[in-house]
Amino acid sequence: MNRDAPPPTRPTIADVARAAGVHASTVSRAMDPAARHRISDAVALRVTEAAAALGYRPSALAAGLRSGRSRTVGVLVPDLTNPVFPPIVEAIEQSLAARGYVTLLANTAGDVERERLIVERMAAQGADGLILASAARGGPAVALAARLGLPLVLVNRRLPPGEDGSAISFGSDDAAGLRAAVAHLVALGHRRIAHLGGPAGTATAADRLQGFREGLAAAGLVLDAAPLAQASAYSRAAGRVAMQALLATGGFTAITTANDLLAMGAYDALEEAGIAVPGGMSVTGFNDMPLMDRVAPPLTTVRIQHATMGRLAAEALLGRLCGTEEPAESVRLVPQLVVRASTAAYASP
Amino acid sequence: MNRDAPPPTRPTIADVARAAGVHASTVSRAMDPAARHRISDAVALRVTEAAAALGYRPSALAAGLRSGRSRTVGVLVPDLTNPVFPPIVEAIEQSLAARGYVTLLANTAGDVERERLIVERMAAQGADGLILASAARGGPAVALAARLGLPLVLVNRRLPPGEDGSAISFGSDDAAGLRAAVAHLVALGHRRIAHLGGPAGTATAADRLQGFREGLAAAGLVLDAAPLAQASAYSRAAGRVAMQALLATGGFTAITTANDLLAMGAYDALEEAGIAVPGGMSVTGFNDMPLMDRVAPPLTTVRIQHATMGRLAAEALLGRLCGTEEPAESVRLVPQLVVRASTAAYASP
DNA sequence: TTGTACGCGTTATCAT
DNA sequence: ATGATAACGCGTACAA
Repeated sequence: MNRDAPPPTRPTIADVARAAGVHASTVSRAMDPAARHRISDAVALRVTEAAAALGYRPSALAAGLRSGRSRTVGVLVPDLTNPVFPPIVEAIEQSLAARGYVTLLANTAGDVERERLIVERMAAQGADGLILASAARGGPAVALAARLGLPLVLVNRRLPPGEDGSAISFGSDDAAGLRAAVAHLVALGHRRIAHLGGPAGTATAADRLQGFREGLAAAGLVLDAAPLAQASAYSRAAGRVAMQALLATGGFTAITTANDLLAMGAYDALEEAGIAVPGGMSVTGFNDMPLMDRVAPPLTTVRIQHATMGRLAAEALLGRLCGTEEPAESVRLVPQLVVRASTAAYASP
Repeated sequence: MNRDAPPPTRPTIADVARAAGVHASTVSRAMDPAARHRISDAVALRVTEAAAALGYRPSALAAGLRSGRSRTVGVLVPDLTNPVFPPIVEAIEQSLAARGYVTLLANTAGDVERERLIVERMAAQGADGLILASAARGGPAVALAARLGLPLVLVNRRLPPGEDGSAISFGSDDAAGLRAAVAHLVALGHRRIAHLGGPAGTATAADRLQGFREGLAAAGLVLDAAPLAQASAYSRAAGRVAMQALLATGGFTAITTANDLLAMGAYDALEEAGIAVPGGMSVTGFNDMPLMDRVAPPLTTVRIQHATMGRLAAEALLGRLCGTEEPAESVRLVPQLVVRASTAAYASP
């Protein structure tokens, strides 16, 4: 009741056309940077001013319906509260927004059914493409997107060898990261090294375990002797449980984990067991999440380039959508070992 | 080249109508749960089967264009890498998805111009409503959304007294949280307490400072003597800088901070200054982010209900969009002090 | 209970 | 360089 009733209806292209004394098509051309060359500067100016005066904003819905491109990209994440993903999503959103695209976000919660539903909903929304940060291998998203004709890009997740080869991926060389972690522990004198792996069905877990094995082999250590555990999820709670199981058998002086959250869970279990880090056990993580330098003890971990991954994925997808650029290739960024205080030289008992 | 060319064009409502031998409007009715009562069960079944056989998914674009509701909600966040926001956003997305809504995510990066652009873009996208987690007060979003007729809900941010009173907000009782922190420090024997505040122009910073003052007053302490600093952002780096400034003058044995990230920055500065926590300085945070129990020393902080806030905000907005439910009221959840090891009894020098 | 007709706001195409 | 026209896919009065 401030003034009279404000018009709740947004001005349309027809209103602008009327105000500028031109046809709607001309307005459309004047608003499209790619087509503004096709009309006279005088008319373009008149239209632009009329549009500004009316506060005209083209309806993306209508434009999308007509053009078939909604300038919208869906981003699928398994769990936004896992600190790995926010920097990735933020970089994606930024890159997308810079080119006028809107980001559709959805949590799959690692649920296959939800994943299917989300992909379908995004397709129904007219999303032009998908970025999949969902780690779950074997999820229906890749195949479904292909079937729906939705361009798809993977981030923080390797291209599954068996599945559709047209999916580009942007991730880290996970195996290299774990080889570096193992080499570091070996250099410190550790010989009996365990691995706390990620959940089954994730490419990252497989690759990191593979890197662990390669690292042991490179050091001439016995693979069969290495204690292994597999966490049920990339979470602190799951890491604690897996570490407890590992400790029950024992026989190792250092452990590599597939993920910083798992490492935090390992800290929990070690604390409960009265084992000091790194005095009684050296621990390494993966990802270098924020605050890993402030936990007790500061975690030796493998730093990956979250933001770069996100940016590259977004740009690759945009390139594919515009079709102007040559198709991008998958990239595996090189991670970097960050040595802190959770690892120490092996002290013989 | 697996088989022959798969039809890249999705089936439309007309295809389903043809396949089921009915008119398109009948299909529309059959797909709409609210209108299915108006057609015979036999026809509804035939239509449903035809739709399933063709893999028909209604175009949300076309439906939105026609109906004016896109089943889309925009979520604005200042900085997704601030650990406060992921749980909020996740809860929002979940609540929205449960009711068939899609989440549009955007980072404002605390930039007023970006904020304006994003709101306009979401309006252009046909978003049915907005959820603003952006902390910046005085940003154009609230007014702009009102002008565009976009329902808006605030989360983790109090209703600004001066601005449009129609905006509902879901946050914490920030002042109460800080009062509790101060009371805790006073009970430990501290008398000279400082406050490391949040950035200017955020409601949370103002409310928490206010709570700090109320806490001092309640304890009968002198307000004027309390050292105050204002961080330039809710970030660890900004917290470190502000703490350095505070330490330069000194004269306090405990400090409350407006945010856990700021507390982490304070840790950094204290470490550099060679001051032990809590031996030489007691520190409290705000938010109880993940891992605050694992940093060194574990942080005494104020826990807020991120997920509940997000869920309530989403449900309030949905209620307003559907119009069926009575308009929700703003809620201020009660935070809870979590005492850990960053605070200790005052030890006279 | 079902069909008809129309319009949502835009852009592509053709014509001028 | 600009105007006219049709169509994108759907929902909804209204008629039957």
